[in-house]
Amino acid sequence: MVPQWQGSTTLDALQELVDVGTRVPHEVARKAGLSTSELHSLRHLMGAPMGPVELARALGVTSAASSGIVDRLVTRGHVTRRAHAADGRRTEVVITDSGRTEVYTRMAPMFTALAALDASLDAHDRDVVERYLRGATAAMRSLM
Amino acid sequence: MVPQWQGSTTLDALQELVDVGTRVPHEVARKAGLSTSELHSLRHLMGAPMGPVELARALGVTSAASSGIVDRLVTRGHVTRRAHAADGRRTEVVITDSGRTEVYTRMAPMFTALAALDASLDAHDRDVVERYLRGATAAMRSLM
DNA sequence: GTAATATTCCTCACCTACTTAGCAACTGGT
DNA sequence: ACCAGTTGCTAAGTAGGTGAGGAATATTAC
Repeated sequence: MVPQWQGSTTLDALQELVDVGTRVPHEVARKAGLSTSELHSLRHLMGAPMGPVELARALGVTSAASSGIVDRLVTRGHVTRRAHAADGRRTEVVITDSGRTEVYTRMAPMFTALAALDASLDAHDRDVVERYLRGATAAMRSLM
Repeated sequence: MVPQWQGSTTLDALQELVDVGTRVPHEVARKAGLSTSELHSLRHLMGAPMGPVELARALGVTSAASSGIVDRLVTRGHVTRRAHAADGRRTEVVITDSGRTEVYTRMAPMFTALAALDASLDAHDRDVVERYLRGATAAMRSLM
Protein backbone atom coordinates (compact mmCIF):
# COMPACT_ATOMS: atom_id res chain seq x y z
CA MET A 1 0.00 0.00 0.00
CA VAL A 2 2.65 2.43 1.06
CA PRO A 3 6.34 1.99 1.66
CA GLN A 4 6.02 1.83 5.44
CA TRP A 5 3.59 -1.04 5.25
CA GLN A 6 5.77 -3.24 3.16
CA GLY A 7 7.68 -5.78 5.14
CA SER A 8 5.06 -6.15 7.83
CA THR A 9 2.90 -9.14 7.06
CA THR A 10 0.47 -8.17 9.81
CA LEU A 11 -0.17 -4.72 8.38
CA ASP A 12 -0.39 -6.21 4.95
CA ALA A 13 -3.02 -8.66 6.17
CA LEU A 14 -4.92 -5.82 7.82
CA GLN A 15 -4.91 -3.84 4.63
CA GLU A 16 -6.25 -6.80 2.68
CA LEU A 17 -8.97 -7.39 5.26
CA VAL A 18 -10.23 -3.82 5.04
CA ASP A 19 -10.07 -3.90 1.26
CA VAL A 20 -12.06 -7.12 1.08
CA GLY A 21 -14.37 -5.79 3.76
CA THR A 22 -15.41 -3.01 1.43
CA ARG A 23 -15.55 -4.99 -1.81
CA VAL A 24 -17.61 -7.85 -0.41
CA PRO A 25 -20.66 -5.79 0.63
CA HIS A 26 -20.54 -4.17 -2.80
CA GLU A 27 -20.73 -7.58 -4.48
CA VAL A 28 -23.23 -9.12 -2.08
CA ALA A 29 -25.53 -6.12 -2.44
CA ARG A 30 -25.35 -6.31 -6.22
CA LYS A 31 -26.30 -10.00 -6.16
CA ALA A 32 -29.21 -9.25 -3.85
CA GLY A 33 -30.43 -6.45 -6.10
CA LEU A 34 -29.70 -3.83 -3.46
CA SER A 35 -27.37 -0.87 -3.26
CA THR A 36 -24.51 -1.00 -0.78
CA SER A 37 -26.29 1.54 1.40
CA GLU A 38 -29.45 -0.51 1.42
CA LEU A 39 -27.56 -3.62 2.50
CA HIS A 40 -25.72 -1.73 5.22
CA SER A 41 -29.02 -0.32 6.39
CA LEU A 42 -30.51 -3.79 6.72
CA ARG A 43 -27.44 -4.89 8.64
CA HIS A 44 -27.82 -2.01 11.09
CA LEU A 45 -31.55 -2.64 11.42
CA MET A 46 -30.99 -6.28 12.34
CA GLY A 47 -29.73 -5.11 15.71
CA ALA A 48 -32.57 -2.74 16.52
CA PRO A 49 -35.10 -0.49 14.80
CA MET A 50 -34.03 3.10 14.31
CA GLY A 51 -35.18 6.26 12.61
CA PRO A 52 -34.02 7.50 9.21
CA VAL A 53 -31.86 10.21 10.76
CA GLU A 54 -30.10 7.76 13.05
CA LEU A 55 -29.62 5.47 10.07
CA ALA A 56 -28.17 8.37 8.09
CA ARG A 57 -25.60 8.96 10.83
CA ALA A 58 -24.72 5.26 10.92
CA LEU A 59 -24.19 5.23 7.16
CA GLY A 60 -22.42 8.57 6.93
CA VAL A 61 -24.93 10.08 4.50
CA THR A 62 -27.48 12.90 4.73
CA SER A 63 -31.00 12.36 5.99
CA ALA A 64 -32.25 13.17 2.50
CA ALA A 65 -30.37 10.16 1.21
CA SER A 66 -31.53 7.82 3.96
CA SER A 67 -35.12 8.89 3.33
CA GLY A 68 -34.75 7.53 -0.19
CA ILE A 69 -32.97 4.40 1.02
CA VAL A 70 -35.84 3.60 3.39
CA ASP A 71 -38.33 4.26 0.58
CA ARG A 72 -36.63 1.71 -1.62
CA LEU A 73 -36.38 -0.86 1.16
CA VAL A 74 -40.09 -0.40 1.93
CA THR A 75 -40.93 -0.92 -1.75
CA ARG A 76 -39.02 -4.20 -1.69
CA GLY A 77 -40.74 -5.28 1.49
CA HIS A 78 -37.54 -5.50 3.51
CA VAL A 79 -38.54 -2.90 6.10
CA THR A 80 -41.65 -1.06 7.31
CA ARG A 81 -42.11 2.41 8.73
CA ARG A 82 -43.81 2.66 12.11
CA ALA A 83 -44.76 5.73 14.15
CA HIS A 84 -42.70 6.18 17.31
CA ALA A 85 -44.73 5.54 20.45
CA ALA A 86 -43.62 8.55 22.47
CA ASP A 87 -42.27 11.07 19.95
CA GLY A 88 -44.54 12.28 17.20
CA ARG A 89 -41.67 13.50 15.06
CA ARG A 90 -40.01 10.14 14.82
CA THR A 91 -40.48 7.18 12.57
CA GLU A 92 -39.09 3.79 13.41
CA VAL A 93 -37.78 1.74 10.55
CA VAL A 94 -38.33 -1.93 11.36
CA ILE A 95 -36.78 -4.80 9.43
CA THR A 96 -39.18 -7.47 8.19
CA ASP A 97 -38.66 -11.23 8.05
CA SER A 98 -38.01 -10.79 4.35
CA GLY A 99 -35.18 -8.35 5.05
CA ARG A 100 -33.76 -10.44 7.85
CA THR A 101 -33.78 -13.54 5.68
CA GLU A 102 -32.21 -11.68 2.78
CA VAL A 103 -29.24 -10.54 4.87
CA TYR A 104 -28.90 -13.72 6.80
CA THR A 105 -28.92 -16.17 3.92
CA ARG A 106 -26.48 -14.03 1.93
CA MET A 107 -24.04 -13.83 4.79
CA ALA A 108 -24.45 -17.17 6.52
CA PRO A 109 -21.29 -18.74 5.07
CA MET A 110 -19.25 -15.85 6.40
CA PHE A 111 -20.81 -16.04 9.85
CA THR A 112 -20.10 -19.75 10.04
CA ALA A 113 -16.50 -19.34 8.98
CA LEU A 114 -15.93 -16.46 11.37
CA ALA A 115 -17.47 -18.32 14.26
CA ALA A 116 -15.20 -21.28 13.56
CA LEU A 117 -12.20 -18.98 13.38
CA ASP A 118 -13.20 -17.40 16.67
CA ALA A 119 -13.67 -20.79 18.29
CA SER A 120 -10.19 -21.85 17.24
CA LEU A 121 -8.65 -19.28 19.55
CA ASP A 122 -7.81 -19.96 23.17
CA ALA A 123 -8.50 -17.32 25.83
CA HIS A 124 -5.13 -15.63 25.55
CA ASP A 125 -5.12 -15.50 21.77
CA ARG A 126 -8.66 -14.25 21.65
CA ASP A 127 -7.65 -11.42 23.93
CA VAL A 128 -4.63 -10.58 21.78
CA VAL A 129 -6.75 -10.51 18.65
CA GLU A 130 -9.43 -8.37 20.21
CA ARG A 131 -6.94 -5.83 21.50
CA TYR A 132 -5.36 -5.67 18.07
CA LEU A 133 -8.69 -5.15 16.35
CA ARG A 134 -9.72 -2.43 18.80
CA GLY A 135 -6.34 -0.77 18.40
CA ALA A 136 -6.52 -0.84 14.62
CA THR A 137 -10.03 0.58 14.75
CA ALA A 138 -8.84 3.43 16.96
CA ALA A 139 -5.92 4.09 14.62
CA MET A 140 -8.27 4.44 11.68
CA ARG A 141 -10.80 6.48 13.56
CA SER A 142 -8.06 8.97 14.43
CA LEU A 143 -8.20 10.16 10.82
CA MET A 144 -11.78 11.32 11.10
CA MET B 1 -24.99 -7.06 13.82
CA VAL B 2 -26.80 -10.36 13.86
CA PRO B 3 -27.81 -12.64 16.69
CA GLN B 4 -24.89 -15.03 16.20
CA TRP B 5 -22.38 -12.23 16.57
CA GLN B 6 -23.64 -10.99 19.85
CA GLY B 7 -21.73 -12.30 22.81
CA SER B 8 -18.46 -12.60 20.96
CA THR B 9 -16.37 -9.56 21.65
CA THR B 10 -13.86 -10.58 19.00
CA LEU B 11 -16.45 -10.73 16.25
CA ASP B 12 -17.94 -7.51 17.51
CA ALA B 13 -14.53 -5.85 17.29
CA LEU B 14 -14.07 -7.22 13.77
CA GLN B 15 -17.39 -5.82 12.70
CA GLU B 16 -16.50 -2.42 14.09
CA LEU B 17 -13.14 -2.49 12.34
CA VAL B 18 -14.67 -3.20 8.96
CA ASP B 19 -17.35 -0.57 9.50
CA VAL B 20 -14.79 2.06 10.42
CA GLY B 21 -12.57 0.85 7.60
CA THR B 22 -15.25 1.85 5.12
CA ARG B 23 -16.36 5.09 6.74
CA VAL B 24 -12.85 6.48 7.21
CA PRO B 25 -11.86 6.52 3.52
CA HIS B 26 -15.18 8.18 2.78
CA GLU B 27 -14.39 10.99 5.24
CA VAL B 28 -10.73 11.32 4.35
CA ALA B 29 -11.54 11.49 0.66
CA ARG B 30 -14.15 14.18 1.27
CA LYS B 31 -11.65 16.28 3.21
CA ALA B 32 -9.11 15.89 0.43
CA GLY B 33 -11.64 16.92 -2.19
CA LEU B 34 -11.57 13.48 -3.80
CA SER B 35 -14.12 10.75 -4.29
CA THR B 36 -13.67 7.49 -2.43
CA SER B 37 -12.70 5.76 -5.65
CA GLU B 38 -10.11 8.40 -6.42
CA LEU B 39 -8.53 7.98 -2.99
CA HIS B 40 -8.53 4.20 -3.29
CA SER B 41 -6.95 4.53 -6.70
CA LEU B 42 -4.13 6.65 -5.32
CA ARG B 43 -3.63 4.09 -2.55
CA HIS B 44 -3.33 1.29 -5.09
CA LEU B 45 -1.02 3.33 -7.27
CA MET B 46 1.35 4.00 -4.39
CA GLY B 47 2.45 0.40 -4.64
CA ALA B 48 3.07 0.29 -8.37
CA PRO B 49 1.83 1.91 -11.58
CA MET B 50 -0.98 0.06 -13.34
CA GLY B 51 -3.35 0.48 -16.24
CA PRO B 52 -6.93 1.72 -16.01
CA VAL B 53 -8.36 -1.75 -16.53
CA GLU B 54 -6.24 -3.24 -13.76
CA LEU B 55 -7.29 -0.34 -11.55
CA ALA B 56 -10.92 -1.01 -12.41
CA ARG B 57 -10.54 -4.61 -11.27
CA ALA B 58 -8.87 -3.50 -8.05
CA LEU B 59 -11.72 -1.10 -7.32
CA GLY B 60 -14.52 -3.37 -8.42
CA VAL B 61 -15.84 -0.97 -11.07
CA THR B 62 -16.04 -1.03 -14.85
CA SER B 63 -13.19 0.17 -17.04
CA ALA B 64 -15.40 3.02 -18.22
CA ALA B 65 -15.61 4.27 -14.65
CA SER B 66 -11.89 3.97 -14.02
CA SER B 67 -11.22 5.89 -17.22
CA GLY B 68 -13.11 8.81 -15.70
CA ILE B 69 -11.40 8.37 -12.34
CA VAL B 70 -8.00 8.61 -13.98
CA ASP B 71 -9.15 11.66 -15.94
CA ARG B 72 -10.11 13.44 -12.73
CA LEU B 73 -6.87 12.47 -11.00
CA VAL B 74 -4.87 13.73 -13.98
CA THR B 75 -6.76 17.03 -13.87
CA ARG B 76 -5.82 17.44 -10.21
CA GLY B 77 -2.21 16.57 -10.96
CA HIS B 78 -2.17 13.48 -8.74
CA VAL B 79 -1.32 11.03 -11.52
CA THR B 80 -0.04 11.01 -15.09
CA ARG B 81 -0.72 8.71 -18.01
CA ARG B 82 2.28 7.10 -19.67
CA ALA B 83 2.48 4.78 -22.66
CA HIS B 84 3.45 1.20 -21.80
CA ALA B 85 6.94 0.31 -23.02
CA ALA B 86 6.20 -3.08 -24.57
CA ASP B 87 2.44 -3.17 -25.19
CA GLY B 88 0.92 -0.54 -27.44
CA ARG B 89 -2.59 -1.06 -26.10
CA ARG B 90 -1.69 -0.25 -22.55
CA THR B 91 -1.40 2.93 -20.59
CA GLU B 92 0.37 3.12 -17.28
CA VAL B 93 -1.10 5.38 -14.66
CA VAL B 94 1.72 6.73 -12.52
CA ILE B 95 1.22 8.55 -9.23
CA THR B 96 2.93 11.94 -8.92
CA ASP B 97 4.66 13.43 -5.90
CA SER B 98 1.54 15.51 -5.40
CA GLY B 99 -0.62 12.40 -5.24
CA ARG B 100 1.81 10.57 -3.01
CA THR B 101 2.01 13.51 -0.62
CA GLU B 102 -1.75 13.89 -0.58
CA VAL B 103 -2.30 10.28 0.49
CA TYR B 104 0.63 10.12 2.82
CA THR B 105 -0.03 13.28 4.80
CA ARG B 106 -3.72 12.42 5.17
CA MET B 107 -2.94 8.95 6.44
CA ALA B 108 0.29 9.40 8.35
CA PRO B 109 -1.32 9.38 11.81
CA MET B 110 -2.91 6.05 11.05
CA PHE B 111 0.32 4.53 9.76
CA THR B 112 2.15 5.65 12.86
CA ALA B 113 -0.47 4.25 15.20
CA LEU B 114 -0.67 0.97 13.31
CA ALA B 115 3.09 0.57 13.24
CA ALA B 116 3.19 1.11 17.00
CA LEU B 117 0.43 -1.41 17.48
CA ASP B 118 2.30 -3.89 15.34
CA ALA B 119 5.52 -3.31 17.25
CA SER B 120 3.76 -4.01 20.53
CA LEU B 121 3.24 -7.63 19.54
CA ASP B 122 5.76 -10.38 20.24
CA ALA B 123 6.48 -13.01 17.62
CA HIS B 124 3.80 -15.42 18.79
CA ASP B 125 1.08 -12.82 19.09
CA ARG B 126 1.93 -11.32 15.74
CA ASP B 127 1.50 -14.74 14.22
CA VAL B 128 -1.84 -15.23 15.94
CA VAL B 129 -3.07 -11.86 14.73
CA GLU B 130 -1.95 -12.43 11.19
CA ARG B 131 -3.59 -15.84 11.00
CA TYR B 132 -6.80 -14.34 12.34
CA LEU B 133 -6.74 -11.50 9.82
CA ARG B 134 -6.07 -13.88 6.93
CA GLY B 135 -8.82 -16.18 8.14
CA ALA B 136 -11.32 -13.37 8.46
CA THR B 137 -10.40 -12.15 4.98
CA ALA B 138 -10.97 -15.63 3.57
CA ALA B 139 -14.31 -15.86 5.37
CA MET B 140 -15.47 -12.64 3.78
CA ARG B 141 -14.12 -13.50 0.39
CA SER B 142 -16.15 -16.71 0.43
CA LEU B 143 -19.25 -14.59 -0.15
CA MET B 144 -18.05 -13.32 -3.50
C1' DG C 1 -48.50 29.46 29.22
C1' DT C 2 -46.31 31.09 25.41
C1' DA C 3 -42.56 32.17 22.46
C1' DA C 4 -38.26 30.80 20.66
C1' DT C 5 -35.32 27.12 19.39
C1' DA C 6 -34.24 22.41 18.06
C1' DT C 7 -35.16 17.98 16.05
C1' DT C 8 -37.14 14.65 12.82
C1' DC C 9 -38.37 13.48 8.40
C1' DC C 10 -39.61 14.58 3.98
C1' DT C 11 -39.56 16.83 -0.85
C1' DC C 12 -37.40 19.17 -4.65
C1' DA C 13 -33.77 20.49 -7.82
C1' DC C 14 -29.32 19.49 -9.01
C1' DC C 15 -25.03 16.93 -9.73
C1' DT C 16 -21.48 13.35 -9.41
C1' DA C 17 -20.05 9.04 -10.56
C1' DC C 18 -21.47 4.90 -11.99
C1' DT C 19 -23.34 1.39 -15.84
C1' DT C 20 -24.05 -0.55 -20.54
C1' DA C 21 -22.89 -0.53 -25.23
C1' DG C 22 -19.82 -0.16 -28.56
C1' DC C 23 -15.61 1.28 -31.15
C1' DA C 24 -10.60 1.82 -32.50
C1' DA C 25 -5.94 0.32 -31.63
C1' DC C 26 -3.07 -3.18 -30.71
C1' DT C 27 -1.32 -8.12 -29.44
C1' DG C 28 -0.51 -13.01 -29.85
C1' DG C 29 -1.74 -17.60 -31.33
C1' DT C 30 -3.02 -20.58 -35.30
C1' DA D 1 -2.43 -13.05 -42.66
C1' DC D 2 -6.12 -13.52 -40.04
C1' DC D 3 -8.96 -13.71 -35.92
C1' DA D 4 -10.06 -13.76 -31.21
C1' DG D 5 -8.86 -11.36 -27.06
C1' DT D 6 -7.37 -7.26 -24.48
C1' DT D 7 -6.92 -2.37 -23.51
C1' DG D 8 -8.68 2.11 -23.05
C1' DC D 9 -11.79 5.38 -24.49
C1' DT D 10 -16.41 7.85 -25.57
C1' DA D 11 -21.43 8.51 -25.37
C1' DA D 12 -25.93 8.13 -23.36
C1' DG D 13 -28.61 6.91 -19.61
C1' DT D 14 -29.40 6.24 -14.60
C1' DA D 15 -28.86 5.55 -9.54
C1' DG D 16 -28.06 7.59 -5.62
C1' DG D 17 -26.02 11.18 -3.42
C1' DT D 18 -26.02 16.60 -1.73
C1' DG D 19 -27.99 21.12 -0.27
C1' DA D 20 -31.78 23.89 0.79
C1' DG D 21 -35.76 24.30 2.90
C1' DG D 22 -40.54 23.32 4.85
C1' DA D 23 -44.13 21.02 8.00
C1' DA D 24 -44.88 18.73 12.31
C1' DT D 25 -43.62 17.89 16.82
C1' DA D 26 -40.71 18.40 21.01
C1' DT D 27 -37.97 21.02 24.27
C1' DT D 28 -36.21 24.99 26.55
C1' DA D 29 -36.38 29.80 28.24
C1' DC D 30 -38.88 33.23 29.92
